[in-house]
Amino acid sequence: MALSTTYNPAQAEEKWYDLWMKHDCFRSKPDHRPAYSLVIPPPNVTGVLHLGHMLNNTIQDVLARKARLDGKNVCWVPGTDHASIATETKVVNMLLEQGINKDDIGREEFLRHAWAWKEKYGGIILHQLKKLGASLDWEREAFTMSPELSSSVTDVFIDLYRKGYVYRGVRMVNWDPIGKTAVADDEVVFKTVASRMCHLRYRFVESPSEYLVVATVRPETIMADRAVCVHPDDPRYQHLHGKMVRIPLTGRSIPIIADPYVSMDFGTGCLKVTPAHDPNDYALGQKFGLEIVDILDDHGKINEKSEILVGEDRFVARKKIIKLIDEAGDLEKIEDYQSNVGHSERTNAVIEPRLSMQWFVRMEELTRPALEDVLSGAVRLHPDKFLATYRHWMDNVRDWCISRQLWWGHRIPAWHAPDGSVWVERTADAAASLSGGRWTATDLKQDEDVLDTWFSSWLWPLTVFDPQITHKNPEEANEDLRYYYPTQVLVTGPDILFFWVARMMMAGRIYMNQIPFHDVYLTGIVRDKQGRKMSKSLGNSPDPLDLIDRYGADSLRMGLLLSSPAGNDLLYDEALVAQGRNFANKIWNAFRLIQGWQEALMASQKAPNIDELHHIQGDSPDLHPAVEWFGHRLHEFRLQMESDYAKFRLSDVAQGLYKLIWDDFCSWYLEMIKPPYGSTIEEDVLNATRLFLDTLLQYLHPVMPFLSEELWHALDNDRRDCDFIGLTPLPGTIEPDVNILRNTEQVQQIIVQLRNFRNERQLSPKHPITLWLPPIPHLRLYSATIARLAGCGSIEWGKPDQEAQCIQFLAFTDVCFADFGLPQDLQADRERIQTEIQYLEGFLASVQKKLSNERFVASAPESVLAKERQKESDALLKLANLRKAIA
RNA sequence: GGGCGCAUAGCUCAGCUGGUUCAGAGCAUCUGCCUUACAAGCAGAGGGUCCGCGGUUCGAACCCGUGUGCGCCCA
Repeated sequence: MALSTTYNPAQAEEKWYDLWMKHDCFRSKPDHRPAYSLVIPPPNVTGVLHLGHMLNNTIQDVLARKARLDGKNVCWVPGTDHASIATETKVVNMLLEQGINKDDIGREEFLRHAWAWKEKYGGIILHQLKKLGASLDWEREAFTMSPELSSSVTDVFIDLYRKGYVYRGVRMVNWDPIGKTAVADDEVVFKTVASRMCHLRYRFVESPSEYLVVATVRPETIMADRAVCVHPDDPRYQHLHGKMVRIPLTGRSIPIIADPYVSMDFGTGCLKVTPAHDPNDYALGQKFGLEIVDILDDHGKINEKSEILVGEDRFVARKKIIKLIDEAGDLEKIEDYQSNVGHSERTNAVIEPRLSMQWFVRMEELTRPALEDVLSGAVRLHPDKFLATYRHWMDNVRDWCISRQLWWGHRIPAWHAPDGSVWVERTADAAASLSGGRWTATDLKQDEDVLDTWFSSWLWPLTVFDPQITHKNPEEANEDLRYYYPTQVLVTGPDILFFWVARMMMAGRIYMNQIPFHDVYLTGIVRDKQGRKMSKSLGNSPDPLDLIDRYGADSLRMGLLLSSPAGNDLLYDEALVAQGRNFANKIWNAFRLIQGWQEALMASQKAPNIDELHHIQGDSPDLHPAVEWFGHRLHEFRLQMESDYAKFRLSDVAQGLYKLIWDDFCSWYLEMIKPPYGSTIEEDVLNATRLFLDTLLQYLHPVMPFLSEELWHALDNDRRDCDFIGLTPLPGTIEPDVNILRNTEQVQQIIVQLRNFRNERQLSPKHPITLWLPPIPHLRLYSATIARLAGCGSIEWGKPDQEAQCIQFLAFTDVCFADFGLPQDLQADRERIQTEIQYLEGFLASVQKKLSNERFVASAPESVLAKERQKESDALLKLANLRKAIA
């Protein structure tokens, strides 16, 4: 068969994903095997697939596929969340383009449009993950606003209300005047904005010719001022405490109060206190019993409570009022100032701190178990450097504002009666009967607000398995939930550690009395080469699907994984993907080589299938010594790989595979067993090699699922389209024999050094060398291999008659001689050895210094001492040999 | 302003329990090769004040203190 010299991923990827789906490879149902479950962090239905998703889902897929190879019953649940504000913004804008205004069509009509939009676009992003090879159980696809999950959200609201965790209260919230909703703290993005610091004169009621100067960037809010605050220790103002001043323009008189909150060196040291429009001012207002006057409406326009500029937008009002104050003679000066202003992540509107009636969840009690579960190690964070941040946040948590003034989302199941009383129930009828007959269903009006999206996604690991769990006891959970919960691992970004991860822990404790996952793997953020976050507006985010088209999904997976240790940001560079592609190609060519041997050997005859070969792996002494070596190398690697997986060091797994396959298998093993020019390979060696490749492909499979599946089948024609590498358990393994590993390492040292000498002398690879080696058994076994790989015409044993003509070098502690048949540059060679001696002498000195130090010998552990003694004797032996060489 | 983290080769990062003269990998660079699997390749090489300073220790890239620079979160 004529195989292309490069691997072509496109065909294989499509073929295998279809077959995997057709044979339900990713489908999971509870059975006798141990469960390994994970839930996808639901991508936002409005989202665009970006490299961050690719990294996050590659990691999950690697973990899922590895668990399948380990014989676990793996269930990876897909789904999306409804993304209240993001989706609503999208739909509003879409309607606006059609000339339709949200408020004109009303709630129900709007929701019809929103659902239509969701049906059309939602979930596209999820299914694009198939191109990546994601082994999700598609039959379980969930959506936070599906009827089942919605119902559980309603349950939880009612339940927590009854238990006293949910309450209604007036709070300062982040108001988005464009989205006309409160947004969560994490949805506010702070940006530095050039603004102007206005110094305003507040004149004393008693003596209007005198005044205080107050510095502010928000002069349009002076109408809502209810005090001026100074620091009690500020000597400039101490005599003024309790005096009254007048607000410019309106002339309203307000008191001067003193509180240490004010910083003396900021501005003029006088702070205007506007309780309705700033969180800190609000706190001061509460403390001093100040009136709260809100002069802005939902749109950010000045309302009638202000006596002036009514109906003006807040930014227009700012410009106008500066002019008015100036005309009134109360503008002291204006300075340019950089201020940090909160913007809505979704609409980019400048956030207005605003008092409003909102629903909250009391957090204090709920955070305690969520913190303890992490501190006790029941839930492990990877990397654990996030523990400190996590603890800090959990210790300083504030109540969770869960209401949003939107339509797209779970509508709050609270019913308002004409007298202002509130009844929390599923339906108007139920609420009416809850009121004990005081109200009928028609009297009651449902709360207009919807719930924060996190208020549904915090139930995700529970309700994707059993949507009913929120109104049952844990022991009544359905079979799925009992089998799959707690899930094994959650893979997500550190930016939502608190907003999502911590809250899932709370919900898990409340409704299953159990943690929701054992491990949390926090990925880094994918950035561009300059370290900037990938963003649509910068246009620096490559299209992942385009990358897959050009390089293959396996290459993208390998590339991303190679350079992304847990929790570290990944500086994306297309060269990474190219590296993955080159690696895929390398494996492909290794396969071609083996395949070629196969064909040369058994042109007429069929190769034995892999299962029949398992007896070979082992210690058949007649085989090439490299066969024994590579078998142990695989055992050695396996130990390391398992340990890396256990510690979630996936980047190390990927790098380890890269080196094992490229360096050890291709560069060393295959070259060692390569039959001499013109001859065919020994059958048993070939079969052992096929078996090795078979195992390598399995090790590789979690990272490069398509290529490994393709070659696993190509390697053995008896495999059918319904046999799958990913569902075949990994072979057993044993402790590697370190002597065998060391012996081959010595052989490699000899070969490398000879190549080196050759390179330094610019000799062609064909230039013959005569080599004298110490007559050690394993070197004898390897002699033909050494001769071929180092390009030696002949190998002799022991010492040459004419040492002076030879280069001498050490392999471990043994002396070897090489005759290049050239006039020796004796001086250079002596210098080389001299340098080596100097190094060894220094090395020996440091070792001996330690060993002669009584305190070291007394306090170092025995294993360290033994190592040091070994180092000493090795160094002594090497030195003796080298000194002889130049004697 | 408060909290957390980071600083190792030109770049991106490993370095796990302090223990080899420990300083490592990949990429990039340079040298030589179209060697009959692979030029998306092969064989080699160079490259470092482990951010500065002080301390603990028999021993420090690693622990402690401190300074500097950078990042993230919160206010």
